[in-house]
Amino acid sequence: MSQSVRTRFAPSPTGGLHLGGVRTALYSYLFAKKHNGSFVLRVEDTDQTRFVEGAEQYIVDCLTWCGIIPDEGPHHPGDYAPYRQSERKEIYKQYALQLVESGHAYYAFDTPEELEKMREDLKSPSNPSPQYDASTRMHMKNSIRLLKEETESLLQQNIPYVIRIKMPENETITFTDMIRGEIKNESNLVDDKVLLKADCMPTYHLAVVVDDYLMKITHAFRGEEWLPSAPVHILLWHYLGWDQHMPQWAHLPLILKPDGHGKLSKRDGDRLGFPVFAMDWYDPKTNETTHGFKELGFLPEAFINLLALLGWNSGEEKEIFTLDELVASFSMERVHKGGAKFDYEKAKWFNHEWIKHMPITHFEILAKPILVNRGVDIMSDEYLEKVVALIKDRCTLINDVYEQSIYFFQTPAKVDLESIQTKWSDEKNIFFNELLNSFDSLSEWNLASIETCFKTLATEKNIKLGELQAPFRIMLVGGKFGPGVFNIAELIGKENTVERIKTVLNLL
RNA sequence: GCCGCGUUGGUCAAUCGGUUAAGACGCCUCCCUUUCACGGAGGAAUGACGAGUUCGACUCUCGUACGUGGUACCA
Repeated sequence: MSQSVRTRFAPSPTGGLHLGGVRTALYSYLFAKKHNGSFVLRVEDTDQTRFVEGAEQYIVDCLTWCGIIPDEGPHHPGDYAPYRQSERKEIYKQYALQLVESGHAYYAFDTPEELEKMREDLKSPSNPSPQYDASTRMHMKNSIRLLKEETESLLQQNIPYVIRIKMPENETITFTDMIRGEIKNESNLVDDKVLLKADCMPTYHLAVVVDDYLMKITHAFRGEEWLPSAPVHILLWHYLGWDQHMPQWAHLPLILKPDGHGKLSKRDGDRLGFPVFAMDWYDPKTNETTHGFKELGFLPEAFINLLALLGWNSGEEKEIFTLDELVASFSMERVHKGGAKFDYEKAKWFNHEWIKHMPITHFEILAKPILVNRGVDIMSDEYLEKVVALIKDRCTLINDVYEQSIYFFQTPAKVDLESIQTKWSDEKNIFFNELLNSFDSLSEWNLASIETCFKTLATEKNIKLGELQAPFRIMLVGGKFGPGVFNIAELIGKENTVERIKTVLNLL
């Protein structure tokens, strides 16, 4: 009988907000749901230097928007609370001390200056970054080198200290990654990582292990950048006596910059003009707002769809997936090993597909606030629905609805007169003047009557239809775009149509 | 520097020793539409390099190159 699956998302205050972080959450969620397990949200709020006000709520909001709802977490209490690291401080310390007790960790009293001096003194071209490890720890101020009485004396004097793991010598640390298979590391190459900081807060290394154990996590997903420190975590599970409970690891491939190389970062979004956050992120420290996919007009369905396909593939040609379909199709075996470059064009394509497949009424609900917020008088919901039916599929982002539909509500602010003028003639002038009269005498104003009226007059005047439709369109919408002209004329009504024609005629 | 991980078109990617090496985005051409999109048809474009194993290698092994991550009292 297998234990039920429990995955978690433990976002860092800043990193967890990026595309890569949301994808980690998504994969963790998909995997858990696929196996009828639960998904736990754990919040790292211990780092005072980087954590910002509102980050926790922001993470919850992003996940909620995506439809990834945690079963347990700060806002969904489960059996393993608390879920905020700041509220678990004592727990971590207890285990750190247990490790010291068993000889797998030790106190280190070195000041930052002393550490820097050591690194400076030992630095050489062949070893640019000396480590705190077996080769150096006997020269430092720690409980391994110091006599027992000296250590106790320092502790009693309340000299600041950290607790470091004592890496073993000449051991090969092996573990299995669900994506990459067996991974080996030599213990000599890993340094004595700090587990408990001087302020008594745990480092990530201690926190993940303790939390994953206590919260009974069975499968741990994280970014590939954690691979180098995995041996520390493996050893911790071992030293704490929890070998039997260690989760299975999956180190997800990185999401890389579209141009050049390197991990995708917030700056790339600013620089290249696309979002890297799920939702608008206001940083109170810099007083800056970074735009998110949501606010730019992406649908949550499209967002998780494109994110899921960045590093995973079903093996079939299907590319459009709902969350439920992703849950059904997802498998770790098909997660890629290599990093993927983010492609904003493809991201927009996903959104466009989702808009095209969306019911008009649903689109209308999303479009209404966008128009209203920009000061557009939408007349009535019935009218809006007709407009939306005509322009929905022309929107790549939901926000495009404004540019695509504004001429249905207002006389175009700018009219491309030049395009009309270059092919203008007296005959056309006469045609449009007579058209006004014909429209006026029209008893019914509908698609068929408008079209017949227009075409009849064109035939009468012996002018090609195309020569007339182009200027007509520009008169009504301001430029060469939009759905069928007669559809537009029908919707905006006789009065508006006549008025727009007159306005432009006067300008020519 | 050292260590880890990776490498199929510009991008996302299928292939799990035998294929004319899928498909999608983007790009180009044509059709449709007398606008612009949508839609349809077509096109250009890919196995980093070198050895080895094998009847046969994109696929397995090794080396090289390149990329990327780590090397903090950051995550």
